[in-house]
Parts: sequence; structure tokens; C-alpha cells
Amino acid sequence: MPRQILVTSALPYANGHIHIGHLVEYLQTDIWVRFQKLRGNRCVYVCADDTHGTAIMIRARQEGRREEEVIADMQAAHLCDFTGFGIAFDNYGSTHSDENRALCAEIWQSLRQADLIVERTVERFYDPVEETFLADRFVKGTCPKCGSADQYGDNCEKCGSTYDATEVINPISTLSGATPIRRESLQLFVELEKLHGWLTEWTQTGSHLQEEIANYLQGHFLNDPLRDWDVSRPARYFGFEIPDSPGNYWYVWFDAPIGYIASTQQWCQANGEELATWWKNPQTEVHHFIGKDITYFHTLFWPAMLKTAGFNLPKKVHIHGFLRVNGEKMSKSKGTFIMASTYLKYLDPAYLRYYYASKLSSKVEDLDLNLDEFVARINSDLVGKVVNLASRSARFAQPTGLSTTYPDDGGLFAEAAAEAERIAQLYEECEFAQAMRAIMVLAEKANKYVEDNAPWTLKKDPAQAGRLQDVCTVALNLFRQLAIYLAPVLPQLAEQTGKLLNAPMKSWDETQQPLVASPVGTFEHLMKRVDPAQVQAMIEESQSAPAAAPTAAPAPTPAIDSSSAAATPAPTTANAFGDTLEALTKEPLTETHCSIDDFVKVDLRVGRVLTADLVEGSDKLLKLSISLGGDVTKTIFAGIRQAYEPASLVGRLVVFCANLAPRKMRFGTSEGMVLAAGEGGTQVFVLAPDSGAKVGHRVH
RNA sequence: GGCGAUGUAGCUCAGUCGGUUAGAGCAGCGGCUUCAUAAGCCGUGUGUCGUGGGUUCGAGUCCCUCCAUCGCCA
Repeated sequence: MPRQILVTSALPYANGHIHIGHLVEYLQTDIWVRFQKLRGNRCVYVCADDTHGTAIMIRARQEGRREEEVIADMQAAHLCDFTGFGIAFDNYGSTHSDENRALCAEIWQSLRQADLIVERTVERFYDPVEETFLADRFVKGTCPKCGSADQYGDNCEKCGSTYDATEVINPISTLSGATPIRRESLQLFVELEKLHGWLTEWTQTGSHLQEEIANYLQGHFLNDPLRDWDVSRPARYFGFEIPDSPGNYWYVWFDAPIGYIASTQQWCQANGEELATWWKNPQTEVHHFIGKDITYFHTLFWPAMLKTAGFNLPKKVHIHGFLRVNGEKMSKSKGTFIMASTYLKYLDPAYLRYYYASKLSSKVEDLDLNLDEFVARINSDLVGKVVNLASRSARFAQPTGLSTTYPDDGGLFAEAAAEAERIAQLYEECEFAQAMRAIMVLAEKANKYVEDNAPWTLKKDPAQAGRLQDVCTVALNLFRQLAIYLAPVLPQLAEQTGKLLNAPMKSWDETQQPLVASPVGTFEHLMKRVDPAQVQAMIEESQSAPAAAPTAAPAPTPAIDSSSAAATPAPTTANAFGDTLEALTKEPLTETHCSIDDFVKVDLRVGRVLTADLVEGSDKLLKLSISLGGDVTKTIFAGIRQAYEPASLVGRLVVFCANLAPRKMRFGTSEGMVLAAGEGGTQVFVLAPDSGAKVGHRVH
């Protein structure tokens, strides 16, 4: 009987782009979800942008835009990054949605009815310039305990003491620099203490939490009375106004987790399902994946809200540690603060998926991305052991296909098949590192089989043709087993393997039966070795570019594209650089001249790709939003989809025609044309300026 | 400061209820192979198990001290 599983990752905040630290969580979750689906369980994976709060409000004000515009752009960018890494949400919503507003109201009503809400007047700092109350972290001043200057409003980094922002000496608002004034504010609190007994029981029993987390909660919170949770913020605040308390808004951390439910609801609406099936049903397992920084929101406040409002409690909250790079915190100056979009410009997402998988456990431990190890591990495990297995047998098997009966392999296939449940158990428990190791052991045995049976020798003797086919049948079946075991981590490899062997992989159970009598397709490279130079280039770009908006990329060929680019047939005659007449022959020079007056009519500009999205219903087009600086943007539909991963374009500079007459297309209006060279299809190469060119520069 | 985690081979880590000479992958070294994307196979480990002490017939594994690193403290 298939399980019914609802999975979430934490909602990324709409104030910043996705970086490789975020990706630990989304990849961990995506792998787990893909595993569940492969096992035949009903599994829905939802997420959303977390859009409310002071930070968004400030950002919008700084940029002179409405909050809605800021969060819409960021959501597009987030989705683009996630898609680039193969993270497959069933629905990706926003906390700023009608569904979420309604659900917040519903849960709020439940909290009221349960008599858990209390109102109090509190004296808080107010910024008279920005006209907003100030969260503690937006107040700086001198520590009232030790006298250290320039400390935040909640605690002192020097002496470690904690205090109220209103105690700080000589306070300053970090938003405006103004001296904040004290002002009374009505605040609404959730009296969490009323649920203390229940929370203790829920957190300490039933393995809803990792053991160390349960201990942490017991030691840090549950031994003392729980404080009231302040869930309201006075206007101005970007969020939802509390229906029965005009002028007050729900604190961002109130409506954010409700976004999980709201996103599920959107999915239900799109798929003809009932929300209750997923959130008010003891048969459904809810699994949250989060980072350790937001533990108490998800293990105290959130269960309390769910319990009170009658929604499913999480079966498990899976909490992971932070990412470190080369043993240290991610650092801008060392180039290890790597944005997802930057990574995608240089490296195959499969590498990071596998690397993280090879390091992840169910513990709340930090994960270290050691870049030397990254290169070594991918090259050794994925290229050397896994992909190589197909590479050294598929070509021999292509003329004949697989044998009609599965040959004697000395028990190798059966042995690997017998590992299926153990490996599945490891995936289930989020022990991905152990799962990867178990799979690699199988890969080593398979390679030894190929070595011992030397198909390349058999090939030389026509009398051994049958034996050659058998040996390749074994090798390719062992490879296929590995590809299925790895499919949650490497979906692309699974898909390519399905194509190669003319048997798409749909289920974990396919590891149990060898494939026979199937034709073998033409072998194509499944994975490139990691080029350390690309890693270095990625670091250098991360070092030089502002994190939020990478500048002047050296415009490398996208990683996904370089293998096909090399496959073009070549030469007749060539110049000293090896350039042939091939292209010119295909498209001869235009005979008629173009006057300078004609030329200046064409307004070519340098622009930055803000977002790149797949166009529903078109296999050629990408929808690009291109910035000319500030808030001036153009929307362009470019026929480059087959050549570029959308994520690889975001943030890079392009040259485009900015005054091309707008053209209505089926999908929207295109306001220009991006310059690119090449024959079309996958052979398209977008032009980029040398570094130094600025967004908005005209091309002369 | 309080609480917690971690510290095992050059690197990444495994070591279950304490029990024989402490293991694996990678790197390195030696050999073989050359089908494959400079890939593969075989062989190769003299490690103060962070330090010092204790319990025990026996401790990487239990207890205490200290050191180092990291995290958390609404």
C-alpha cells in the first residue's frame, strides 16, 4: 500500500538569491522526494517564497518599487535557480497569496477560540524617519551592561549579555540613522505556555525529531515556562493585516509556515484534490526539511499552531546543519559565497547533487564542501566508476543489443539486487552518504567484472560474438541497476540510461529484474570530468561579483553546451587558428551595403538577464527579462531554449537590440532581440561584452 | 558565561552490547591493462584512536580532567 507523503523545504526569503548553502536543503529534500516517488509512494513536494517582513519593505523602499514587484522578481529568480539544479517542486507558491491569507485567518481564529491569544501594550522603539517600529536587530547602540559601543539591540557581542532594545544607551536606528523614540504599541501574543505539557510530550516522544534536537529543546526551552510568542507587528509592515486587530499585521514567522499549507492548496486546486486529504488526514505523513537555524519555529510554535487548528502534525522534522566551504564559513572575499546561478555557469548540477548526497547524513551536522575533494570525488566515483561502466561496454553492445536471456554473471546482478532494500532504507532514513557508499561498492564490483571478462579482447575474435554480447549484457545491466539506485540523486543520468537501453526507468523494483533483448542506442557521453579550472573560475567570479547581482561574467560557454559544441564537423581549409569556411559557406556574406545612417537606427545595448523562464507551450523559446539598469527592463522571447539552461543565463550580460518594434507573440509581447551566433537548435551562442561594459551601454 | 556537538591514516569518514593483529573510499607508492571521457584491475596502511588520569582480565568504545574546533542561548 503506497504511503501518502507531503514534503516541504523551508521557504527561502525573498530578500536574497539562492546560494549553494541553501541548496544543501533543497537537494536533500529533492533527493528524498524523488526516492519516495520512485518507490511508488504518493508524494507531493511543495515550497514557496517567504515574502513578508521589514527587510522586504526596506528593500522595496530603497529600490523605489512596490513590494509586490520585488517579490515577484525574486520568486522568478529563485525558481530559475531551483530548476537549474533539477529541484522538482510539485508546487512553488508565495506567502503573499490569497490562499495563505485565508489560511492565516483560519488558524488565527482557532488560536483565538482556544484562548491562546493575549493582548498587551509594550513600549518599543519607533523610527520617526522611516515611520516604523524597529525590530531589535535594527537598533544599535552602547551595551547597557559592559559599555561596548556599536552593539545590536538584543545582545552584546562583547560581553554576551542579552537585554531589551529599549535599554540600549545612545540608540540609533540602522534604517535611517535617526535616534529612535519610545512609543507604546499594542502587541498580540500566543501563550505557548498553555501548550507546554503537550509540546513536551510531542517533542520528546514518537521520533518526530532527531534525538539531539529533542534534547536541545528539553534543555533550552522546556525546562522553564515558555515565553509568550509575539506574533503581531504594528503598521507599517509588509504582510497581512490581522482581521480582528486593525493596524496590526501578522509577524512574518506566523504566516511563513502556513505557506506550506497554502502552497499545498494551490497544488490541490490545480490537480483536483482536497486539501483535507493532505493536511487533515491521519493517513498522510507530513515531512518538513529545515536548517538548524529555524529549529524552534518548526518544533515549538508551528506544532502548537497545527495542533490548535486541527491540521496534521509533522511526522518528522528533518533538520540539517550548515554548509561550510573548505572548512570555513562561506566567505565573499575567498570566493566561497557561491550563488546558485554562478555555479550553473561553470559546473554541471549533477556534480553538486552527488557531492552533497555523498556527505549527507541524518545528523544535524554541518557539511563541508571541500573543493579539492569535490573534484576528486566526482571524477573518481561518478566518472571513473559509474559512467565509465557504460562507456566501456555500450559501444560493443550497440550492434547486437542485449542478449535474449540473461547470462550467468556469477551472481553479481542478484547480489546487487539483494541490496535494494538496504539502500532504500538508507535513503528513507536520510543516510545518503551511506547509500552512496553502498552503491559505489557495487560499482567497483561491476568494473571488476568488465575487467575480468575483457570485452575488448572478445571483440577481436568473431567466434566470440555471442560471449561478447553476454558480457556487455551483464555490464549494462549492472550499470542500469546503479543508475536506478542513483536516480533520486542523478535524475538526468537515469533518463539518459533509459534512452540508451530503450527502457525508461520508472520504479525502484526495476533493480530486481535484468533487462534482456533490448536494443542499445548510440552511446553518448553521460558525464564530463570536473575541470578544476572551471571550479577556479567560479571562485574568481564569486570573489569579484556582488553577491546579489553578479557583474560582468567572462561569458563562458555554458557547461551543458560545451560537449555538443565540440562535435561540429570540421575542415576543408583553415587559417592559422583553425577556422574553416564552413559557416561562411552555409550563410554567405550579404552583398548589399548598409549605410551608417541605417546602422545607427539599430539601438544595440548591453543588458543583464534578470530572469530566464521556460515558455509553456514552446520548445524553442525562453522568456527573458533584461535589465537596462535601475528598474528599466525589457521582456524578450529568445529562441535559445535548446542551447541554454535558463539558470545559466541569469545574471549574465548580453547584447540586444533595444528598439526593435515590439512584436506580439502567442506567449506575450517581445520587446527586442538578443544577439547570438550559430546555426540554431543547440548550436546557439549568445554574445557577451568584454568585462568593463556596463548595463545600459550602447553598442557603437 | 551556560548548554551541546565534534576531535580515529595525507583527505573524507566507518567503527554496533567494551573483547582477538583498529577498518573503507580517495590520494600516494609498485605492478598489470589499454575497451573507455589520461578511465579500469591487482598489490600496498609503523595510525601517540585530541591530552592526562580512572574503572576493567580487557577501552577508540564507559567515567573524570584538560586542550582544540564548531554551534546554540527565543
